[in-house]
Parts: sequence; C-alpha cells; structure tokens
Amino acid sequence: MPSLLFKRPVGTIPRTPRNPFARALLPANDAGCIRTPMKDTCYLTTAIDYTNAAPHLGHAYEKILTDAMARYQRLRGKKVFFLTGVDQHGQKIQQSAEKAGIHPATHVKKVTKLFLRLLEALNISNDGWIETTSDLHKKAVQKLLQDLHDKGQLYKASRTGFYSERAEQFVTDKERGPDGNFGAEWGEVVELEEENYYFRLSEHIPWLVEFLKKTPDFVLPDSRMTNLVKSLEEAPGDLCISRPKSRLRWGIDLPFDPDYVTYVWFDALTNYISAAGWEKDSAEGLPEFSSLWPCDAHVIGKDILVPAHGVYWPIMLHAAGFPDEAMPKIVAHGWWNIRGEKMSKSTGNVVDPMELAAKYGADGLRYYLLSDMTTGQDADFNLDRLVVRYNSELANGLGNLLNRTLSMSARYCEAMVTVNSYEDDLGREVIDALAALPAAYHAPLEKWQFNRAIEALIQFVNVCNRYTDKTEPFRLAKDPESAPRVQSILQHLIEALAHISIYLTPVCPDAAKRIQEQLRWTPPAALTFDTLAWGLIPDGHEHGKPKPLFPRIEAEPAAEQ
RNA sequence: CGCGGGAUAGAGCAGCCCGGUAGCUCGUCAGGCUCAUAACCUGGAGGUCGUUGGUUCAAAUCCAGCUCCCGCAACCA
Repeated sequence: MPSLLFKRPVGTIPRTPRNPFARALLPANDAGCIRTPMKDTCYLTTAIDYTNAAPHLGHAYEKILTDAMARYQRLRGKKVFFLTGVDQHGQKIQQSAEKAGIHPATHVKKVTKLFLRLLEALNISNDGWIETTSDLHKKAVQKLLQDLHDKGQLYKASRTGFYSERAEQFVTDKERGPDGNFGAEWGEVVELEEENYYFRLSEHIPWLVEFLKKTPDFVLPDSRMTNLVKSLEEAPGDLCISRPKSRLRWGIDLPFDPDYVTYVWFDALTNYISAAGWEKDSAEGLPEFSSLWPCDAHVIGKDILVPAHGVYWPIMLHAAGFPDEAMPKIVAHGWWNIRGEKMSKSTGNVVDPMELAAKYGADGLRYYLLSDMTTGQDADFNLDRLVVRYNSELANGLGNLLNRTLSMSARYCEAMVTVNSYEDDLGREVIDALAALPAAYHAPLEKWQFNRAIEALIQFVNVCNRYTDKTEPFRLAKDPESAPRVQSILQHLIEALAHISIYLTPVCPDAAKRIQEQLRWTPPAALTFDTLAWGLIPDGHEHGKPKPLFPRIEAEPAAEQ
C-alpha cells in the first residue's frame, strides 16, 4: 500500500470540503501560467516541511500564501494541482529519534501529524500530499539518481573534513569560534577522510547563467533574482549527494551502491516531480505529469532560494534532460520577524500558528498574514495589528456591512430582493466602483501581491458603507412612497455583497462561504472571475438572517504594557 | 570595498521596475447619523518621501556618493 497520499487519510483527518469552484473548468485564461502543449493544469507547490519539530508561523504563512493563489486560480477557471508535504529523512531526524529512544519512522509519523493538523486548521485546499518516506517517492528518487549515474553525472570521490563525534556530523569553518577552534558543544573534532558520491554541478553553471539571462521571470520577486545571479559568480563546486550508511541510515538507498543513502537535495527537491507523476508506473493513481509540468510556482522561503531551488534544482533537472522550456518558476517569500528580530527557537520568540488559528480563526489569521506583508519582503508579526486589522476591516468594515444590509432588508423588504427600474447616480457609483475593482484586484495578483488586492477589495467595501450612509434607506423607509428606492438600494448592496464574497474567497474561504449562506445564495458552479457580472441575485430572492460574520475581538486585559 | 534588503505623516506599511497633484489601515481633533458587531459617514490637523550631489521642463520614483538599521554567508518558511 503506497504511503504517498493524494488524499488525506480518511478517518484520521477529515477532508477539507472542496471549493465549489474547483470544478469550474472553463477554457484556461493563462495569465501568469506556463503554457506547453500537454499542460492544462496550474501546478503550485510549497516547500516540504522538515518533520523534526512542530510547525511554526513561517510554515503556516507559506501554506496560506500558496493556498490563496490556488483558490484564486480555480476562480479564474483553471484546473489546479496544489501540492504540499513533508520531508522525513535525514540526520537530524535520526538523531532526534535516537535521543527519544524511538524509531525514526515513529518520530516522523508523530510530527507529520502536526503538519496535517496545521493544514486542516488553516483551511488549506491542497490536492496532493507528499511524504518522502513513501515508496513512490523513493522509486522516483532512485530513478533520477540512476539516470544521472548512467549519464556520468555522478562520481565517487574521497574528501577529508572535520568530524564531530558528538554531533555525528562534519563541521565546517562556519562552526569555528572567533579563536579558530571548534566550540566545546561539538565535543571532540577529528579530521576524517570519507568517500562519497558527487553530482557534477559545476559543469552546468554556465548553462544556468545563460538560462537566467534569458528567463528574467524565473524568480519572483525580481530583487531575489539579483541575489541568485550574483551567487553564481562565486562558482560553486560539485555537490555531495550521499552519506555512508555507517553514519546515516535514515534515507533513500543509492540504487547503484547499497552502502550509501542519498542526502538532502536529491531526496527533498525530487518531491516536486515524484508527486506529479514523473516516470510513474501506470497503476499508481498519480497525476499525469505532462499535464502539470513545468511547475508554475515553487513557493519557498527566501532562505532556500540560493542555492537549493535557484541553483541545484534547475541544474538537476537540466542534467536529467529537461529542456529549458520545462524549467519551473519560483516565488520566494520573506520572513515574519518578531519585533524586528528573526524568529528562532533559541530566543524563544516563536509563534504557534495552531494557537493563532484557534483564537482568531483560520480566516482571521489568513487575512492578517496575507494583508500585512508585501510578498517577497520581510514583515513584522504583531498581534496588536492582527487584532486591529481584524476589527476595523473584517468586523467593522465587511462584517458590519453584511449585518446592516441584511438587517435593513429584513425589516423594510421582508428579506426579499426586488430588482426594479429605480436608478440614480449614487447607485451607479456602486456599480462603477465594482466595475473598477477587477483591474485593481487582479493586477497585483500577477505578482502575488495579496496585500494590494485585499486593499482594493476593502476599498470597495468602504464604498458600500458610504453608499448606505449617503442614501439613508433607514430614513427613506419611513415614507411608503419611497419603497421602490429602498428596494433598489438594498438590492444594490446585496448584489455587491455577493460579488464581495467571490473576491474574498481566496483569502478568507470560510467567511466567503458564510456570507453566501446568509445571502442564501450559492455561486453557480461555472462562475469564474471572467464571467462575473452584475445580476447574480435574481428578483424575488429571499435571503437569510444576519449574523455577525467576524465577531469583534475585545481588547484583552493589557498583559504587556 | 563579501552579498542582499530596508530608511515615506504619531505607529505600521503601499507607491519606486514603466519619473508628472504623496496613498492605505490605525491613532488624533471637530462634526453627523442611528440600519448595524459601541459599528457607519463627513471634515480637519499631521510628511522638505534618510542624507548630499547629478540627470530632467519635472525625481519618493532614474544615476552616483554617504549615514543608519536588518538579514544572509550551503541545508531554520
């Protein structure tokens, strides 16, 4: 039984309800998507997470960012395959397991469960799930290694280095203290000679330099590309890809030498093709590789761009025979800092995303993380800001708009929408503002700038709140003569809210659904951004009762002042 | 001269690639409204866009120098 899971294990973790728009497979609008003859699916991945420690905020952010894009692309009418997963091999895991006196597989299983729970808690709509200890993944890794071995891209060589007995690993100059010696934490450090397999990485650097030159959009944002190109000037050497089993057992065997396992890069990076059905045997239930590849975006943290995803990965693919047109694209996001400082376990300023999701809801957390960061740059995580933005934009802005609208409609129009012929300038302003929204919303998303798309949406919410104040339906309602006008105003607002729910879906999928539930309106299965037009809610439609969409978060007794 | 990022109203951030009235959220001051989650709306105050010089009819935006802050420097998103 394959342990590569393309559906979450039924019974342990409930499946995320599928986005109803996922089935809306209209002809692809290919803005931002790679085109090749066979490819018809937008393929998005996150980095796979190392199952040595519990998930932190950065893990959560990366999932949310990718999920928002996946949901957005589905709403553009595209087929999407969104892959995420876990990296389960390696030295650190072996050590942690030994320390705890359990088998690495047990350790890995435990931590993996935490990552699965995180996906659930954040409402992540991944289509694929990869575990690197799965047989299918192992097979693909070994296939790739064997291919490269056959092509003469791998060679065995002996090199010496400094080995720490205590840490059971080689230490580099980086670990040396100011006095040039290795610190006491490494215990006894001895010079040791070891044979390993190497990948002829350096041979392909000139190709990569040329490739980057002609592919300026290989990495988003642009500023990261500069970084990558510069790094190549230092001319990296060949890449060590193995560990002798005497030192590391918890890994994938080299197919051509049973005394070794492969190490890190070939094990981890290969997930992007193994889970996509590369060289699959027929019966494995994997996707059709040619329909996915090349990947539209490997979403990663900026720290693993150079050298892993920006250098090793394209060169691995190139060496394996992938043509230039089949190179993936990369989105490198920034880091969440805490009060200007890097988040780290040693300083203890880590933030638990599970706790945040439980307290503020998946949507509250998603909204904050997507709206308060410029994609690609670092940002400062600030709980006060999360609460302020939640209260002012989601609760007071959007939530209150829904609430006051449905409440008035229930009171003055018996909860029924009437589409009549009343028209005025104020109503047209709302329609015009909505017509202007797509430009402001979609353009930033070409570059994954959710913060700006969200700002555009909130501006439209503000337009609706202003419209309510200007037209004063609550005053007009006192005069029976004004009934048609009141009906028209509320119809405009309810229609606008239906549109807002669609635009909100990528960022806050659950809230979007709850708006629709209160409207008692379900978007047509075939609805996409491209077919979205005024007139979603028909004449005579009856909506539901208003209920606070985002209950305000009351200030907690000031704990830190 | 190792590499990269940042410096914009009291706070936090967009805008800069593709020069042309400085925008958003919060805060603050003064009003208004009452349908609504003590929510909403209107108006005001508050910025020589780090600094110096250059290009230009025009620079937050392009170029050069300088100052300060922050990361990275092979496996932490």
